[in-house]
Amino acid sequence: MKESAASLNFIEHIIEEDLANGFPQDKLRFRFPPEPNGYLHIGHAASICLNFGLGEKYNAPVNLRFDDTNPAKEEQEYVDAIKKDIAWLGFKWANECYSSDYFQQLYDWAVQLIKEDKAYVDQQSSEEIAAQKGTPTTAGTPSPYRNRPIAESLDLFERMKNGEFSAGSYLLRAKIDMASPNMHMRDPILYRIVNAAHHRTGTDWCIYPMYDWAHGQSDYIEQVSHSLCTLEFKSHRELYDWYLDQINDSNLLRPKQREFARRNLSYTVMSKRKLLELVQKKIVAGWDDPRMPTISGLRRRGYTPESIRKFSDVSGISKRDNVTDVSLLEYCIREDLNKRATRVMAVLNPVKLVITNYPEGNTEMLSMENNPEDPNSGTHEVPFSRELYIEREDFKEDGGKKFFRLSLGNEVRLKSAYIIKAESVVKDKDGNILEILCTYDPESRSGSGTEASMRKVKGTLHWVSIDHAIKAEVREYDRLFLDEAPDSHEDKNFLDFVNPESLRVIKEAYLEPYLSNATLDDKFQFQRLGYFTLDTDSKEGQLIFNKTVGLKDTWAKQSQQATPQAQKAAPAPSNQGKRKALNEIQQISKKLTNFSGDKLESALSSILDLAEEVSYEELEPLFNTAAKKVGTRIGVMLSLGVLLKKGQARNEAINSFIEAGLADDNELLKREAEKVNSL
RNA sequence: UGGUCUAUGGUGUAACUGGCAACACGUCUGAUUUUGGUUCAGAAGAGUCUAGGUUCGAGCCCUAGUAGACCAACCA
Repeated sequence: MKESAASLNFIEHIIEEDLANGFPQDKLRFRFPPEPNGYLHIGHAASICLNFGLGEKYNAPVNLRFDDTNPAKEEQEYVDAIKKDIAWLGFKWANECYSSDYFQQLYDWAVQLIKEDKAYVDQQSSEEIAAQKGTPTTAGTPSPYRNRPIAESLDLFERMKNGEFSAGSYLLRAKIDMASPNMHMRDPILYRIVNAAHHRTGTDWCIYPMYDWAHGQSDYIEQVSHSLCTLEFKSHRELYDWYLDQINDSNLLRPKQREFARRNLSYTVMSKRKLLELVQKKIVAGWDDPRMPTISGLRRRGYTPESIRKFSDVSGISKRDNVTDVSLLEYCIREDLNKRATRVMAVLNPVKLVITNYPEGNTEMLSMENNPEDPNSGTHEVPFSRELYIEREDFKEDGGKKFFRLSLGNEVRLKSAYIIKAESVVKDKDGNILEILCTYDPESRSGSGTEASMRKVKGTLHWVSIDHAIKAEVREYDRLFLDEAPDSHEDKNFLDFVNPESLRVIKEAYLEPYLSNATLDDKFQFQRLGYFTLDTDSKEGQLIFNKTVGLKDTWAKQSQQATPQAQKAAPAPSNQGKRKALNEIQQISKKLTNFSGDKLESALSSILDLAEEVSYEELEPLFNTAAKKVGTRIGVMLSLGVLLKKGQARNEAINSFIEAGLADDNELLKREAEKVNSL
């Protein structure tokens, strides 16, 4: 359900407008039309949520239609995976349809087109046809077979269908306009001969319709009212409409195609071809590798359907190119898992801790809340004893004031257990810490209600009893690519940006015994570490956990900032490299007054660099920049300085521009004007 | 170099038929906290790509630029 106050996206505006113009709401019908040649990914989720969301919003049916017109690439495996993913996301389709269901109807319509002299059989090679097609800037030339007699085309087309010809020898083309500025209108192909078994129709057919011929007609057959697709199909719309014109019965509903931008996610790729390449080159373990942006990968990683729907909802729909920050996706899954994940303890990088005043051989069972966010979630028991593991990072001999964890002489609480104090450490001869010796306060047990148990201490650590711990493998994931948009570089292949450390396997992590009963459906929070879920590779007695996402970690951020190595992101060269220098200077300049420190310095120096490519003639008009546009004036001042240094002579215009700068209230502008004035 | 589309804080989207540029993420403070999580309170951050025009008034309309995307598969 959509919240009523929510603003509408442009597709919803179109539908509202259609409704306002008298389109009956009960005629609204949508469809999601995947090609079964790969797995669904988070980008498809946008389209799925759009179409099925519209269906829910307007109480309209939504078909799942497999666009299966290319037997060479399509497989039943993909059909099954796609259905599973959509169902998992929680959507119900009205009908399960296949373009292949309409092959006979499509064939009949094609025959009709030939009879009306709107289609003809061609018999040239693909090279010849491509050459005749022309280019976007030059018109094409007609095929020599364009005016083949109708009867001949009819005969040939039937023989194509009957399997008399080899693949590639003949095709059926629409007769439209070889000079159209729209390449898709230059006699597009309707049918080609393909000798491959189809996953549903087997070898019944040896001619197969092209996308354009199949898609719009399928929409029409199913009486889809709004056919939504991604932007790259925009230029197909003219052909979509032309085909519909040829067969349209005015008593029936005529579908309309509308296009929206596909959704991209930072630090990953979102094309089936590239995803397939990652699978085939074994860079990932499969389509459902938890690092993949596929629905199945995200599911295996521990994402919930709710989180993905939320992400789609909050990302919106529009017509501009976009790269959505993966942090938005992570926010959505954290928000969901925080409410539902069972809190447990696990130590991934252990160091031994001995409580010297705790009785040897003693074990007590402590109670731990399953989820503090949910009062009805209950508790479970966790064993405590004299020898424990804690995280190595949770101890420092001398932690300093801002270190809230365990250090020598300081107290800290063991979550749901006792308050302990570190007394000494045992090291090997290289200085590595072997064990931490502590004492505990027997009065301080969690929930005991004693005064000692209420004491405030600086930090709380998670832990696990060595004797009772179970071992498991834990897999931690990092982004698959090191670049924000790995496939946006003309000069580099996306594979160049693969992150070599995207998978980190911890062979032996220590978990509280409660986890031995974990199932694939369970969601856990390993306290203070993140959200984890069982991986499908797990076997009896060999648990494997995937880290879905870490907790927000402000401490990690702080300690990273403290270390000077901070590899400050150099201003991304991005895809604006070809922008004219002056234009870029204007872009940077306007933000100047908002910058300070490093950012300001780096902006100023990029302006100086860019100014090397600017001529005086280009720059002079900008002397008239409005007084309030201080940033731009600073940028112009800087550029002027560069020109003067290169020998540009001072003139009236220059002098008055500098004068104005000197007299300005803005410190930075004044300063730069002074510098330039003294050149 | 032809056609089509797009341009709003760092990111993603809003802003109804022209009327104070809003929301979320992210960032930064502070409070609470037996998770450096959550929650709560707050802050910073936008000359709405540029230059003109119409208008009492333009993110929105017009003109001209600029930048980016898409289009020349017997793929979808």
